[in-house]
Amino acid sequence: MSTDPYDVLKQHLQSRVPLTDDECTTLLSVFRLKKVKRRQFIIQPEYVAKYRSYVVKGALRAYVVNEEGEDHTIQFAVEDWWISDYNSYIYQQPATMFVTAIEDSTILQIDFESESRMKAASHKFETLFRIMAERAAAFQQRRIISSLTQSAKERYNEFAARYPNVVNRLPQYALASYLGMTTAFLSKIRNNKV
Amino acid sequence: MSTDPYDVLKQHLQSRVPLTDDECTTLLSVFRLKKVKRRQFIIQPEYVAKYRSYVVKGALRAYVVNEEGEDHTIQFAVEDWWISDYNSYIYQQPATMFVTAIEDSTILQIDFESESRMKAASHKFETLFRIMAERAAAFQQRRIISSLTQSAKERYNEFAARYPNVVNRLPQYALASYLGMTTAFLSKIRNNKV
DNA sequence: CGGATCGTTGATCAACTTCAACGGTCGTGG
DNA sequence: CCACGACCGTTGAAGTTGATCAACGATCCG
Repeated sequence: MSTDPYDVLKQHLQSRVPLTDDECTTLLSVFRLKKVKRRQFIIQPEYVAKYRSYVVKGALRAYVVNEEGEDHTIQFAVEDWWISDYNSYIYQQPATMFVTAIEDSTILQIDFESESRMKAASHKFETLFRIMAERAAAFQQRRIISSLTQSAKERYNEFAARYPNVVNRLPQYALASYLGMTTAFLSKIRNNKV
Repeated sequence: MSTDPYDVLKQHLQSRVPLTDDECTTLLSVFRLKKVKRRQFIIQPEYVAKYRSYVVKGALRAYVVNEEGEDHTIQFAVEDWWISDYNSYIYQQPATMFVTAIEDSTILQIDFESESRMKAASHKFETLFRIMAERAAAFQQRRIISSLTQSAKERYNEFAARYPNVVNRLPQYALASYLGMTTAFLSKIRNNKV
């Protein structure tokens, strides 16, 4: 099993849409490899999100900060996930989010212009990105359902059950704000104080 | 200005991707016109959502019911919006939602198989559905941000400001459950009792 | 070694829910 | 066309969930 970043991404893409070797080469050629250190930012508010990033190794989080200065985690990404400020990226408008590395990470980035060119040039690539967008939408709809129908404890338990290998890898403040609760309360849930 | 349902949808599609008349004809041909009465269901849990529906006239809502028997509105759709149980539709798995008409409505439905055929047959159609999925994902991300960062009153005010022509058209219980609060609390917000 | 960062815990507090009772309106059957 | 019931919104009182605050402890780097 290869650990070349481009091979990892190649597997990922192939699992969405079957691509010939030539097609893979073409598409992979527009991705650039980037290493990000823990706490380093790849997206910041007011700047347009130029890239969509595939996580080869490591972990990142996207969050917004409200007027009171509180963080709210919008998305995590570990190995084999994508991350960006989605609204900023697809509309090419200034971002409202920070995206930062939770761990030293290796990512592969595609820029908006290249992505547009690739989609325009190939029906298959268009299909690939269509599938990615559909899954993103479906995923987020499930999250909305959770937030509307479940208590804080239930949301935590669901997350822990669905992502057993991720749940203990994330800083607690980041997970708490993703699940819509304070770190104090998440701590109490984890220690059966509630 | 035409009120033929197919013309309305044609305008909508054209605004996403420019299509030739032939292309429009081909795509529109797989949509079927349906009238739904208030309270009538077009999707129910356990059945696979076969259709994605474009609202020509009227209003519908998608909701889930949790173990306690409480409704939670996941989505509204009025004129020029789409609605379905997105997870059920794109994965063709049994639905978890009800989708029902809030008013007598006219919709245009495309079935999953036809949509797949259309996407496979035409790069442009693929692009069209890719854009729809991207916008759905971006929209839902904004909703997640609202739910994480805002109070009940702020969420209501945001909705009222963004959809001034919709906010008073929806039954209050449906809006309250969409915004993640009880009807009692929404009533108090509206009447400045809080 | 020392400061910064992160998690823990109990006490108090606020946002929102629950409950119950009431009033209005709408649509349907007689 | 009326009457009745179902459905929907309103309101106040009491109850809960989870937030806030503050103090402390642990860990991790530099």
